[in-house]
Amino acid sequence: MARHGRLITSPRHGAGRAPTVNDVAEAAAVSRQTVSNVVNSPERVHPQTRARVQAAIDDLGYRPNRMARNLQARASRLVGYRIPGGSSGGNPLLDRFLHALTEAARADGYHLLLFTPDDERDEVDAHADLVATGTVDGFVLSETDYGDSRVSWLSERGVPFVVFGRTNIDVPYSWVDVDGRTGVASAVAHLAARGHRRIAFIGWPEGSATGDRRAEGWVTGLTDAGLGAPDPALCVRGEDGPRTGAEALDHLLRLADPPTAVVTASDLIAIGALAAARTRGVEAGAALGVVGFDDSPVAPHLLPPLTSIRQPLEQVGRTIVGLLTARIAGAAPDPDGVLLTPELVVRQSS
Amino acid sequence: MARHGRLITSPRHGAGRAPTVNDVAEAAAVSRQTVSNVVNSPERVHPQTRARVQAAIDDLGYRPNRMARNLQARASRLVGYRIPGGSSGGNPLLDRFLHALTEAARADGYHLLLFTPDDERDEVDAHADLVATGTVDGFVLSETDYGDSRVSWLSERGVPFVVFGRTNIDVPYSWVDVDGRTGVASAVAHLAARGHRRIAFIGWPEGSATGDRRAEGWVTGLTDAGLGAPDPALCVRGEDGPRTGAEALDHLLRLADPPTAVVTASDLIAIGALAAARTRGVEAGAALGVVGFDDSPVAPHLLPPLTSIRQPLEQVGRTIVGLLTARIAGAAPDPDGVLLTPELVVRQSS
DNA sequence: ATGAAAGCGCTAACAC
DNA sequence: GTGTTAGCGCTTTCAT
Repeated sequence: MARHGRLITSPRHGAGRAPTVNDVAEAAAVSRQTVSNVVNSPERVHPQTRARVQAAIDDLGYRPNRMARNLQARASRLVGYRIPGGSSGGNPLLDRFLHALTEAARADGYHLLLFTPDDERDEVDAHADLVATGTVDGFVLSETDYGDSRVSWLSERGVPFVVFGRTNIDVPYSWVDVDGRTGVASAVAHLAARGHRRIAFIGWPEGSATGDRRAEGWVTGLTDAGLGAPDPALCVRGEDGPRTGAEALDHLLRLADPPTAVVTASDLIAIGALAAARTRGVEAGAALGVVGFDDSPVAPHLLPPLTSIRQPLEQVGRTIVGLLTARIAGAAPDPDGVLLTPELVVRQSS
Repeated sequence: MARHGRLITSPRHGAGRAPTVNDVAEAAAVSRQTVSNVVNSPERVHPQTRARVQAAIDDLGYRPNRMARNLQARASRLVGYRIPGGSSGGNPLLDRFLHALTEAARADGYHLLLFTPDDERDEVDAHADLVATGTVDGFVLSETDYGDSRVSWLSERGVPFVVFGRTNIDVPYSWVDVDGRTGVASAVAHLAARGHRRIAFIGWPEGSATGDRRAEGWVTGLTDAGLGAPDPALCVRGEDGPRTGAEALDHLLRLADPPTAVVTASDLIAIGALAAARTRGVEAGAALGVVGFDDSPVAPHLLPPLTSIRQPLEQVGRTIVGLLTARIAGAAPDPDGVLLTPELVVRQSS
């Protein structure tokens, strides 16, 4: 606490002005280079001198100015992240991912810089600007679409970046993704092990890379469990949201040979399915197995608590930052793709 | 597009090295100060010279280096924001708020820098570090609690900051908040106008500033609508989440004189209430009015679509950034509190 | 209207 | 080991 008092203003050293190398050098009666050495390569400095300088540093509350350091290092130690959102409806995964990314970046001495493209300028320009002005050292991208212009542009310019998620783009680049196919397949396996034989899937409309892979997981899972060819009638699709879950489950339960369990492409869909099941007097968990995707914060609080597929976001963050810093450092290994495995969190709904 | 090609590397001017003032000066046969003037105070430069310099700028794709500029200006044009999350469960409002804040900051030439305190060092140290190293010019705080140490520390040091939300702290500071009391009161008024006379409230446990104010709004609203003194039996509380909503509604509907409408402290609670209503065969909207809080992205997709109280986050963001930049600029007016009014978005659930 | 000098705070490179 | 010199890229003075 006492230390804090001197960080910004000190009655002794002039209000408002943060101490610089020069102040420390003067106080310790050494050159400023020696101060710099004490901070950056202490082993090069004589222990006695070092102690004297360190005392001055502590006394003045000196902290090296980041901008001056960065200017000389020609690096900002900042990573740009274009925050999605606005009209897009808000990805429920966002805050967990952002948190994990921020944490991972800090461990490597980086910070995240958030930005949004304004309406007039396009996405690419926003990124270009940040690079040209030296504001960031690289980017983390998410929600890329087929043939994403950011990916090709950054790739051509040799700007370091790593993508969260895979998309078919005919340019090599580094990405980290979570294997949704395996995740759904393991949910199916789990339900099969619980004795379910007719297992349905409620997913998103065809055409999204992420959604299609999750649907594939359903097929894979059924086949692997020896439940034979998947019944197309048990695969229902709709826009993400509880309404799709509710309508789809209503539809499924009205079938001549209804499913006894359902895997969904998102917790939001599962919430709707849970609600529809209650309406029809079907008890989720006992009579009907339900599995969600993403293990959102509400999952444990639903009735019954929802079994869900959890993305290892902390690991995603660390991996992304690791790949990115390697590229920033110039060690540009071949573009790398890393596929991480999600984890099934079993609760009472299955 | 052609322009982009030169921003980073240009075959003509040496790969990898971004053009500097000196490069432009040389190309335009002027001194570098003139280049600087063309960029920052064009009116001071002779039109003819200006045109020549501008041509060189365009040709080389010159963009002033942000760090050099910041070093000299002794400002980073960065605002620190400690991203909540991790174990806290994830605030569903977060991504919308962050987006609004990012957008507002950009409009004023600022960027957001995200950080999280690590486990060893405390919150205050994380902020102190960012300030002492000149990494940020100020902070936006959210989720402050009673007697928040960050608030008092920053306030004492004269570090510019603005808080989203109010908390009782015996230190003057600037904040922006949304009037939850008025929001809930207007929801009650809306339900009363629809003919409801017994209106319940499902909120959070007593003790949170935000939650208590929303509960007060229920009282205010009932009184203002001339519905007499609120019935304590109609105010139920529990941790945020669908489960609380479901259990509370079950309880309320079992009362001898059950409510015909309910206002909740969050959309999450409302989701639970909606589900419980369906289970009991009560049709939300017609037989039971339900109003949520926050107008989260799922609200329009629930069954029935949920009436909810919407926080004007864009305005919150702009106001916060406005106050913050004023403080950063040194124009430190008396600490200012701004209370914004939320808006009731009426859908079929009421 | 333009240029020359100086310096923001720091560190790499080389001297001593 | 330590100090000196130089320079990162930019923007202020202040001359001219």
